[in-house]
Amino acid sequence: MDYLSGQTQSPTLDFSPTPCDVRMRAVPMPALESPCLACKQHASCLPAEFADAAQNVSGKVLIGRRRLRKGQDAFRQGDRVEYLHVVRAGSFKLRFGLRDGREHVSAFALAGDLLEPGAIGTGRHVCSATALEDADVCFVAFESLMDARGDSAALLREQLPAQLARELVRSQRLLMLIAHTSADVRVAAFLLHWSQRLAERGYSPDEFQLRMSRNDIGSHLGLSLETVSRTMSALDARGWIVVEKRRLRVRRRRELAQLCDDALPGGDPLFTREIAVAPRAEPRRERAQSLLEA
Amino acid sequence: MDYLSGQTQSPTLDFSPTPCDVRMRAVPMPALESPCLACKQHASCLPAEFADAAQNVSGKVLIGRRRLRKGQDAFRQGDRVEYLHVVRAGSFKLRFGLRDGREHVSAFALAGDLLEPGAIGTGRHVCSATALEDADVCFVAFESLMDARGDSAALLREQLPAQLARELVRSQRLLMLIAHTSADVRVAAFLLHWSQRLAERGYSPDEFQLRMSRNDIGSHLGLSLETVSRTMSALDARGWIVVEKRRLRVRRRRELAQLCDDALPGGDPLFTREIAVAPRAEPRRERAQSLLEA
DNA sequence: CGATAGGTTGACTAAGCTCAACGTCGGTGG
DNA sequence: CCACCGACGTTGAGCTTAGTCAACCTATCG
Repeated sequence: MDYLSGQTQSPTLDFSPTPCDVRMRAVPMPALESPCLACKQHASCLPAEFADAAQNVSGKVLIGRRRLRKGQDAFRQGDRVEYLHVVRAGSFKLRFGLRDGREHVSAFALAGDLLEPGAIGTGRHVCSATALEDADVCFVAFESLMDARGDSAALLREQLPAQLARELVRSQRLLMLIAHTSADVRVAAFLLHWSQRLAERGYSPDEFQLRMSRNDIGSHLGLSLETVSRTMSALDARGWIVVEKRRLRVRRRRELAQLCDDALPGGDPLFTREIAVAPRAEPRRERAQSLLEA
Repeated sequence: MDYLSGQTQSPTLDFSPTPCDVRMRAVPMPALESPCLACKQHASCLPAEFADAAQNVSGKVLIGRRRLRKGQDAFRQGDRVEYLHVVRAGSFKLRFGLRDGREHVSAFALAGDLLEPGAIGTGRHVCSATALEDADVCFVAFESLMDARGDSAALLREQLPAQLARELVRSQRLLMLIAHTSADVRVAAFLLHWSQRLAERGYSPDEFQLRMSRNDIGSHLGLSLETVSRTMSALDARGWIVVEKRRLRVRRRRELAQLCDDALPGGDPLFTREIAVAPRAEPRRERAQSLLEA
């Protein structure tokens, strides 16, 4: 069963005799021998290297795998951080509940992604990781991994901060997007990003399935679900995408990217200022108008 | 000259014979002998430990200090990441330019803060670090620091990711704040956060000076400068704070905190749901209204 | 002492939120 | 098998918040 081959279909997983209990607590499987090496995702899986490293050094690294049905949580907000979770197949949303009952979706995760990298520093999970479809997740006991000594420990020393830093930059970008752009830019950027991430995993970037609800997208982007829906409809009406419920087709990648362009950080501020005044086709306002009224 | 003693006054720094050139490039001073140990900030300075560690192990660690006048940059967006910068005195804004000429302020930094922790993974600085007042910054050559071996290298291995992870969580919080709350909550949260950070550094949490412009605050919070101004005026009219230009007095901390309460992540989602329906005094709408029309 | 940057306030506008109605799909139970 | 239900998505109407534009004031700095 190859999780990379299918286009936008959910992989058919076997759920019958799973080695995890009903309450979905993360119970480590005892002593799989280098399961990461056998994993189809191995090449693209970031923390596989961690696992390898740890495995090579000490036999005590606890590693395991779990299958989750749509809607189940890999871990919950408030849980102790005991494992490093990696998505093997399927997709997740990372969400945390607000005091007033609403929830905020802080990220979406695909195969190969580390679930909540920020949890590494904190003692407890800030987010819950909820499967958006039937999914498969690997986990490595965190403590045992960090205790690993020797040559391969260098991987930990260098890969982990790098991963965190990358996540941090990603987070800053999203923040900027939400703080400084209008709904259409946010949605377009989100779709392009999702498309790109699918492409990186061998799926078609131009035709795919959104695994999350409009509500999830809205929460992620700081928009109401209605606005997400409307904006997508508007992009559809423009002919830039085709939306049919959660099925999505990208028709005008160039135009979508152009729409997001202003929201990207420029290079040297001075240089930015130069190109900002010169060859810009039309101010943002105009573009938004034409989008919503075409 | 003690940078911690003065209340809200800018520390009087001597700029006459500074060992950094006019273009403000980060030129390392040669071989100060453990300057971090002599630093008044040492106890509260996070990366001082890094420096110590590195210093103890290899004499080749390049470390230095620079003084910056208000408006000058410790580094610029696009610069190669060569040094780890730490604020010794004064304050900074971290900003990056957008392609359309606007700028986004991603963070503010105070004494003891690491400037742009996210830069550690990336080869180049994503932000410029601009002094909001005359300031003093320490820097350590990054490469030489990472090459340090031995016992104290453990500090690097553990402190750095922890710092990054903390920053990541902070960033997520801010994102949530911006995505899900109204202008008054954002401003109140910002003021409380600023106040708290000053308190941590020994300043009064109830009376202080904002070092950044309304524009900076707005950019940081995803608001226009006018909205920031108006919101502050409204809080003032309510008697919760006293604003006079950049001078600020906190009068009703409790009420301010209450205003932000809903925006905080709850504990267990289930528990959250329970308290959400019961003892909540008034829905958000009401509160916002009363704030703006009192 | 004028120039300039920053702050406040007002009037108007518009982007996006809320409320509501309606349609579709998929699951579940009679 | 069909009817019902709940979750999700779409679309419309009206309203609210915050953005825009503008005038004015003050402090600061050459």
